[in-house]
Amino acid sequence: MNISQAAKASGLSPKTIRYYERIDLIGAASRGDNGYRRYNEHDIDVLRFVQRARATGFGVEECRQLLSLYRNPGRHSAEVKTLVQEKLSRVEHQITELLHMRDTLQDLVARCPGNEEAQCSIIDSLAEGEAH
Amino acid sequence: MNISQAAKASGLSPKTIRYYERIDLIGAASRGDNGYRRYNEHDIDVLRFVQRARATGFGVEECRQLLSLYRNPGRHSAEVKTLVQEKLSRVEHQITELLHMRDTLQDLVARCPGNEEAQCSIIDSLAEGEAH
DNA sequence: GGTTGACCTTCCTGTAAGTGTAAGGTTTAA
DNA sequence: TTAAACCTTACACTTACAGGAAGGTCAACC
Repeated sequence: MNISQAAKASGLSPKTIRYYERIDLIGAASRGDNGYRRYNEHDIDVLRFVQRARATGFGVEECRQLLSLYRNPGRHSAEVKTLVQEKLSRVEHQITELLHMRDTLQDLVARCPGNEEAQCSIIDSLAEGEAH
Repeated sequence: MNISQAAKASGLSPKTIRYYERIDLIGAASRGDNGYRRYNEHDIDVLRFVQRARATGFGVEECRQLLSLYRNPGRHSAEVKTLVQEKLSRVEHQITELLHMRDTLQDLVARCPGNEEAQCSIIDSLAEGEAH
């Protein structure tokens, strides 16, 4: 299996796979006589694992830890759970911030006439800090 | 007023102010005989405008547009409103994605025993894609 | 045999929005 | 005079890749 086949099978792009190899997130693929990377079913499993973890929101360094646990038969599920709970906290914090931003933006939109006049409460708010 | 005073007055860091000058988001500050940047009240107004816009979630390029409207007495408030509405849409989209991520993470956490055993439904989900 | 197009390789650059650090000049106060 | 606290520029680093250049390889078709 060449890299573009592996890409299709895993949902990653060839560029991304090479990148993951370069930063040692995944092991170096074996090579054919022509120097092309070759992937087997196990390689695809690893690529898919990473693809799913990334899609779930984990960063590359978090994927590194998850992969390490994935490969370690002596892991404790508690370690994995902690990792995911921490990620969950960060996501919840981010949601809170974005909800606050949304409220502010909605407020700005509601108060702006949206016509041909120059007078604009959005500009006024940003200029004078009366928004909150 | 030197740069660190301007920083305190605007809520930005000196580094950030120099950065904004370098990318031409704000005009180049005037300089004293010693080469130090000098800021007056109007400069502070502009810095504060940018600080508030960034804090409200606008990107630097969006700030550039907002500043341009801020400086233009012939603006139409409709242009400003459109800009903010587009930003609002992007924020709402981002919230939706994060809420989805949160659900997935919550699901993973709920199903993992979190004990000393190696068996872990989180790892299983990422490995086999049964999460959704 | 030649050629075209689709692969593959490595390497370099760029992204967003700054932060950190180095190396050096200036000002202020003790 | 000397130390602390400023200021200056410039370069490197961050995330997670994507784009593109320059060149090698492979499969099919005429």
